[in-house]
Amino acid sequence: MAAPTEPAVGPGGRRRAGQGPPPGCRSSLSPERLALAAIELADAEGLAAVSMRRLAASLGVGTMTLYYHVRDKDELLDLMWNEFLGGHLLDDIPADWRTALTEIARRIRQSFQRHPWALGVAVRPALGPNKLRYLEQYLTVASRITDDPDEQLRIIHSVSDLVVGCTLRELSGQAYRDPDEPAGDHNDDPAPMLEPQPGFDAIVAAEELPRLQSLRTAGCRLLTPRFEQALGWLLDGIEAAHPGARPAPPRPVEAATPTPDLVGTAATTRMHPKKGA
Amino acid sequence: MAAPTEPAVGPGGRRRAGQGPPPGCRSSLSPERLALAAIELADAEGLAAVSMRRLAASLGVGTMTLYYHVRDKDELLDLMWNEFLGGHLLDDIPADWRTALTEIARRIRQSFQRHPWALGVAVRPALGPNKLRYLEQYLTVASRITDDPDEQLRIIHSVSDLVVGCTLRELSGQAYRDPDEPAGDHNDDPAPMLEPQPGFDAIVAAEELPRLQSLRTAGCRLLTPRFEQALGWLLDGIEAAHPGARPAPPRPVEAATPTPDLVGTAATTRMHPKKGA
DNA sequence: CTAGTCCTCGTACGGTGTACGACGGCTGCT
DNA sequence: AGCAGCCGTCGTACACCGTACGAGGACTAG
Repeated sequence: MAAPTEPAVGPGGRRRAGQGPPPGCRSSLSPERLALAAIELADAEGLAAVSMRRLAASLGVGTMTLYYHVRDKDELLDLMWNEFLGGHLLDDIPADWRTALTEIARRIRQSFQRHPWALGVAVRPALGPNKLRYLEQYLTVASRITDDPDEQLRIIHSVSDLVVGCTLRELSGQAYRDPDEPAGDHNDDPAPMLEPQPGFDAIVAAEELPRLQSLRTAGCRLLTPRFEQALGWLLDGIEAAHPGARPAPPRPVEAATPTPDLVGTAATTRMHPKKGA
Repeated sequence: MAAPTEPAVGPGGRRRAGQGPPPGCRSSLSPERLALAAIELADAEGLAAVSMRRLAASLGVGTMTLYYHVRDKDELLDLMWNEFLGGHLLDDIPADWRTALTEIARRIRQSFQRHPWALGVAVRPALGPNKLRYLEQYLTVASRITDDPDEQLRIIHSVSDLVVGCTLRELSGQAYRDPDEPAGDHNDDPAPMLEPQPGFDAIVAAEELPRLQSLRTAGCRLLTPRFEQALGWLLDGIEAAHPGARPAPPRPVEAATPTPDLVGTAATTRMHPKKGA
């Protein structure tokens, strides 16, 4: 509980392992350590539990000590987001672009399901190192579909958007889950019931919403996810728009090698300027 | 500023206009009025500004008065979300399902852009009256594609998910906007630059991320939205999966009529029980 | 006139993010 | 050796948050 154990989200954002604080650094609080401790907290008790006081306590330091290593709580969230993204980079990218995109999408979705707090941080626009590595990976796949870089970005974003939107809905719906359902571990289909709200029938009846009514009598469940199917449709559309992109990659560019480290370079060993500076 | 003016999001959630407090009700604080005032606050100063104290002050009542009409702050957010959803219901649904779905999607997206706070509330799973009306509208369109209700839901959700994900990314990226850009009012394409973060080049260079590098030298902008294109791909995929669903609706069912009101029925004229009850 | 219900709201408690400044220990210069 | 100055830590204080509790006014029904 007190001592933050190792990975929690992945192998520490793709850095070379076993790497204490930088040689010249006198502090033991690396940005990474902060992020991992915060993630541990969020995993255990939700994003709301990640307060500066709680985090400091879990690290065994004074609250204000954190502010030496981090400008804001926002910056802390950025660190968490970066660490989260590092958790689902692919080790090697499948040759076929369709399976590659599917694989990437599945990984994000799984990560979100394992760390639901991440959706509350996903709004964060920060382009951290892992976000860049992540984009690079996406781009590697997209370049097998088209040579137009703008089109590559459109493809990437459309897939990523669908995943985020879908996962967001799934997780938000998870609140009212049918307790009878087996709810299989982490695969597809966390299917909540149709009537979570009291007064549902009254409203549906009085408003004459025939479609909903028949859905209800048919015993249908709202919020069936079927993530895979939606992704399939989208990929179908993309494929149709880019005929002749099916087989092997036209020009092989090796994936980004996880070369040593530059992860925290911009953020280490310097006093944190106030926001205006 | 103090007195919350009229619509702010739409014609008050589809209710008959000019309708003071219910006859037997002694209070002037309807759920609707609360929601509208909160929305006004959020529009003006962001979701963070919507605190119980601020809201109460803007309504000219004591803070704790709100808790008679609302159990939680969460319930207040539910009311805001419901009101928000009421703002983009279609008045009449185009006959062609593709243009209908496109129209619905565009409306949500516009609403989100006009009320960015709504994305912070979109996680809310509550099935309020307007959410139901909204689903009904969606279902009306989807029933022209397939008769399988489960498939209808899958279609609806995939479209909705894409819109939410896309808008979420767009708005979060809006933070670092290129100030040179004309930024045309509210149409497509709020295109932020590629380098919002300092240290970008250093990371890209040191990590050998060739795709990103070339994207950068090509002057490409990350985060180009192209919402329409992504939606088009998805609809293409859906269309391909359901051949022969193109022309007119097979069996005409009139859209849900905005019959009188039942909006706040379940929530009016009763003390608010504590959460457990 | 009285009992009861509806509605309002002042006070207080425990939480939050963080500005400010004090303080000890280490480094490097003279 | 002495001393200046930075690095890293952190106690205190402030404004703000959501909301539990209960007092009390206004109105209605009997």
